[in-house]
Amino acid sequence: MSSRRYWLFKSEPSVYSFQDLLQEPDQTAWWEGVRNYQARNLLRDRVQVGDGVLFYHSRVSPPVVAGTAVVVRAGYPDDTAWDPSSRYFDPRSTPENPRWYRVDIRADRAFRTPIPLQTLKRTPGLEDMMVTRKGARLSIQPVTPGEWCIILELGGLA
DNA sequence: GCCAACGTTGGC
DNA sequence: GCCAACGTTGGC
Repeated sequence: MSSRRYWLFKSEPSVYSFQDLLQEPDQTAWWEGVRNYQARNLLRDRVQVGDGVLFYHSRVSPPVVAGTAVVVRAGYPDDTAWDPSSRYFDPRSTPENPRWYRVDIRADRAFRTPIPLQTLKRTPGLEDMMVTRKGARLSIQPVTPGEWCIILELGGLA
């Protein structure tokens, strides 16, 4: 039995928010459109069913962790890449040789109060989180079990 | 909206 | 394979 891993997924709420996820059938959605190789490798190789996800809202003021989700399907090819009408279309990816991957997630719990980035930055134990560092653009980030616990506690979900 | 930081592209 | 130019991200 492999141990559960934890992740932080970034999304711009104007594109897709935690509220949007809550309103999906089964509160489940494809995490599509990742077009960065480092993030792709994590989705394809590391993210597993049952893993915990922190749903992070970027490019808003303030940026926040809005809630948690759980991975319900591990990495599989992101077919929006070969759909010319998709905003995520990439002709270099084909069904025979897929370049991009996605996973499926289901909403778990919303934080009573979303946790602002500033709070993460000043909370002991979260100093090493990628998201608290300037210029960290990776949209799928690993989170340690310790960080996960601290953040759930901050969100009143511990 | 600004702009620094970053990832990707492509000429050489 | 280097690296300048370019496009994008994302906090502020």
